[in-house]
Amino acid sequence: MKIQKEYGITVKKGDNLSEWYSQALLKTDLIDYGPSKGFIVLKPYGYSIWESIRQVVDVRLKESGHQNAFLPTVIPESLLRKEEVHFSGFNSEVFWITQAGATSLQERLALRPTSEAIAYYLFSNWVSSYKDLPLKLNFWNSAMRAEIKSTKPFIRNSEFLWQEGHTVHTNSKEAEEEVRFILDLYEIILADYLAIPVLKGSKTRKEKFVGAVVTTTLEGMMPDGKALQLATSHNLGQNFSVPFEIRFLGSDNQEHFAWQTSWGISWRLIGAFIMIHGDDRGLVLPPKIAPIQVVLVPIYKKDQYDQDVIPKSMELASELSKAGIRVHLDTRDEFTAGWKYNDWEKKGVPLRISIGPKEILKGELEVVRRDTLQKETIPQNGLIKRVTELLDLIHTSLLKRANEALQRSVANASSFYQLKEMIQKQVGFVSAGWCGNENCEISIKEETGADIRLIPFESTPKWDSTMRCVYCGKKAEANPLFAKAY
RNA sequence: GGGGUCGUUGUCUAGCUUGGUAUGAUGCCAGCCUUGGGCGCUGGAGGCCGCCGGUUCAAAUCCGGCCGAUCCCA
Repeated sequence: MKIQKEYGITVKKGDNLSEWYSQALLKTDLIDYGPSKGFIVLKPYGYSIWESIRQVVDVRLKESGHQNAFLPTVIPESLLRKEEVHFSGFNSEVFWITQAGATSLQERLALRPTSEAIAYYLFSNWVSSYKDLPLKLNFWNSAMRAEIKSTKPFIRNSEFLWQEGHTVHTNSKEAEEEVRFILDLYEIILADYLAIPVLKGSKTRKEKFVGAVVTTTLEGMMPDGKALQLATSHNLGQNFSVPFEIRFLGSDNQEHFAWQTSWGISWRLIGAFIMIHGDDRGLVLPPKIAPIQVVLVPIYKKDQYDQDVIPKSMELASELSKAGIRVHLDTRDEFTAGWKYNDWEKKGVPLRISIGPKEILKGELEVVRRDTLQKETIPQNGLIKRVTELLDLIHTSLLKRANEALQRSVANASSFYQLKEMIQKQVGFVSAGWCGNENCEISIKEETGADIRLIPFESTPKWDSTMRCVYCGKKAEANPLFAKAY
């Protein structure tokens, strides 16, 4: 047996997370780099993961009354500038089209950094009566924000796939409810399908989406102690409906400006669960979104090839498939069974089943869990039952372990010195009092590298009137979580 | 925003200090062999040494710029 080092991942996840992450993406055929800085290519295996996530989110959004539509990729400059505060937030990251062939354009066109401007320009035409509302649309598309300095696949790219939801309501309360409904929905999907636990809260004025009244967020924690924003849901109030003139005639026969929300999740989620669940051997995919949930590896001698193993494997594969399990039978003849074990482990397939002459004789199967690498022998007639159980078990234990890590990553600081030390030690989130003054927030960021990731909806310890700002010592107005972030 | 490292065949890599057209592995192709934890054997194809320019009789090697990847710091 010869170990081909370069074929597998050559660093331990705990030794060098960044290098491990790059290799985990490239060596498993998830992605490739594009020819331009900051742009990546999703290969079929990577894309099918995105398709799984999209499917799950799509169903839930439709169930809750949202409809899909599609908007142009380019936005005229004048439209993008219509809400100046919003525009200023993206200005430095916008790609501009200035020419069509050899002809200069009269007006520059932006490649959408997000669709608020173009969507709300259209909404102003579509909405005229309270009977047109609520308008609840969702867009599956890509957004472009130039990343000049540093990029990381799925985490920070010049182009990313996402969904952006945009809703219009007759009143503030309904918009507020939508914002919270979506954030809760994201939280449930992250836990139930990706096994990613998160902390939930709102952004500070400095960190919120420019143009939003309130930005709510789901924040995850990566194994290196850096936080990652995984979902946002914004209450836009009337900040856009006024400049874009989204008005409706109410049942009171008066004209009103509408109330709006916008929200999104991106392929960043893929990067998150790869970092959270992966191990030294490679990816560990959450069973519910794994493109292949069970891989069947047949083992045979040449003379038994046609007679026993392959037909039986095909029979089992079809049995699994009929039960709704995504199964792949690896019949590649050029690789040995051992090679295939390593290959599928690297690619993160949750369950592997070996079937050879031995199993056929005894009516058994060897099943191996990807997350724990535990082997067990099961009877062939109990296949579906046990596979279903194991897939559930894997999900539950991935979520449990990730949740324990998240809980461990939250610490309390009662002084600035303590806060700084904890951030240096890469503990993760540090909970501390804050006076609400942006200057303190900026100073803390400058001196520690950490910013306020969120003001949790449910904080521990609970905010109380005796709390002091960890920086200036004045009365604390909130009890936020500080962390370094991606 | 500031600093550093790297780029050689599909992939990984030797060569670079001290200039003379490139090493090995893997993968690929053909054939044989067969598979229980990265099988073995024989033969073959595969290279704008990231790009552009400079120095030189001569550049993968030295110098500059650019492109791309990546890390650290704010």
